[in-house]
Amino acid sequence: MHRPRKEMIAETRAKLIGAARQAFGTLGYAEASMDDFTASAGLTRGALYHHFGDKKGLLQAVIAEIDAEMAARLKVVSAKPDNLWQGFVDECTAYIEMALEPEIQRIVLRDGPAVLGDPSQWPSQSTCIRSMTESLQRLSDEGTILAVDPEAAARLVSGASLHAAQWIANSNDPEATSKKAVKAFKVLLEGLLNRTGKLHQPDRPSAMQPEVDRSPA
Amino acid sequence: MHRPRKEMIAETRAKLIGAARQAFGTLGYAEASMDDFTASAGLTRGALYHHFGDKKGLLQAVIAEIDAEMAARLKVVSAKPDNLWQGFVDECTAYIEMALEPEIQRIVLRDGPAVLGDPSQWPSQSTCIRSMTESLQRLSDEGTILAVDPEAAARLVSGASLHAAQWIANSNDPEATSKKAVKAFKVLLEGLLNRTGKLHQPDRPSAMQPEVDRSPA
DNA sequence: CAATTGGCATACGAAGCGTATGTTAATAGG
DNA sequence: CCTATTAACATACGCTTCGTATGCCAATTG
Repeated sequence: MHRPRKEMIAETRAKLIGAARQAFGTLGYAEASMDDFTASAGLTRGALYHHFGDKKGLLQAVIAEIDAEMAARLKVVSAKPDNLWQGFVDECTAYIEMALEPEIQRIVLRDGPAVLGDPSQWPSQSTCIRSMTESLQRLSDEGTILAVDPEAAARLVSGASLHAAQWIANSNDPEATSKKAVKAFKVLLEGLLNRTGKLHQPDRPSAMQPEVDRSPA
Repeated sequence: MHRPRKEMIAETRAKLIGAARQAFGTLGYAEASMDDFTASAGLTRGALYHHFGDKKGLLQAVIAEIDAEMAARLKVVSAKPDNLWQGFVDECTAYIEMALEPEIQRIVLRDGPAVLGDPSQWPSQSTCIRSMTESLQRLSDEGTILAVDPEAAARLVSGASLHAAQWIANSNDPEATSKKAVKAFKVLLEGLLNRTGKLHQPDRPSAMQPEVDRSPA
């Protein structure tokens, strides 16, 4: 019943992905030498080409792993509040906070699109978008927001979030920038709200947290 | 009177930038061989290294050229209507349309960030952002929009625009996708509008088609 | 008209990627 | 239990590409 073989293989894959993730995240995709980071995993490029085909294939695997983690985090965050709108707002906030992480910025937001093409084509990125889309669909059904295409709104909101995050992360004063960005973001999001009377809002819908409140520079 | 020297130099630079722009736009930065596209310009890499230092320097120059063109187009578009809000909306629309162009997508939106780092740090990208920021500042002074930080709003709106454009450009049905995206975009933008009475609007500020469409899906 | 600067080409070295070819170890079948 | 085949990896090679160091020629300058 011992299957050391399959386990060893999975371990090899994991080691390669881990080493590549580290190298891509710090040096960037182009500067990361396959010889170097396979060696740091105690392997050679032979293993890499066997499992992933080429360098791009490895990047795909790394991004898939990161994106799975992101989607899981978003699911948890958005499901926590009983208020749907609050859940959506929390989801957006979590999205921004994730996009502040250097590893995600570098691998997913910059190198990924350059090497693999537009993210809207990836199966991975769709995961996060789908999560937001579902939240918006429910809000639309509920009558909390206006009748817009949920996927379209999700993509616009995620685009705004990502750019806000990049702006904040690279700002001289991330704290102040974050405050300004979140405030403007909140105003924009309110554009989605259904303002024709208080039709179907089961709770106060405009309860976005006042700040992203990330750690100081 | 004849300064053929300076003219030749400028011509060489222009030829290099043009050839690189062509190669970067079609093959992408990484796949574009310096030997190949310098040869296509009737030159060698010697000229390139002399004028631009390295491949990244050339990419910077190419992006600067493209961005200057984009900024000029935006200026024209936003200044045309006498209504400030309409000018801003037109500017956003033009921004999306530019982001649909494959050359801009590839060079400015994908390879640029990967090679040169976050665009919010570039002097170039700031040009477009500054244009939008100024429009929003005027709208804010006018009282047409709520009091939000103009640069923050500009970055959010541009982020949403860029993502919308990428989504549209890579969609199976760009026509339908565009309609959905633009509609949702308008709804989001309306979040910026000042709805507390008709305070300071010198003209009808909501000249954007008022088809907010509060009908259910 | 000589000297020097600078625009650009050529030549060289160093990585890095991808492939082709081993080598070893684990499964499958008899 | 023994063999044959497959699969997981390593090794070795060639090709491309980048960056630099060097050289040449024309144009400016005094």
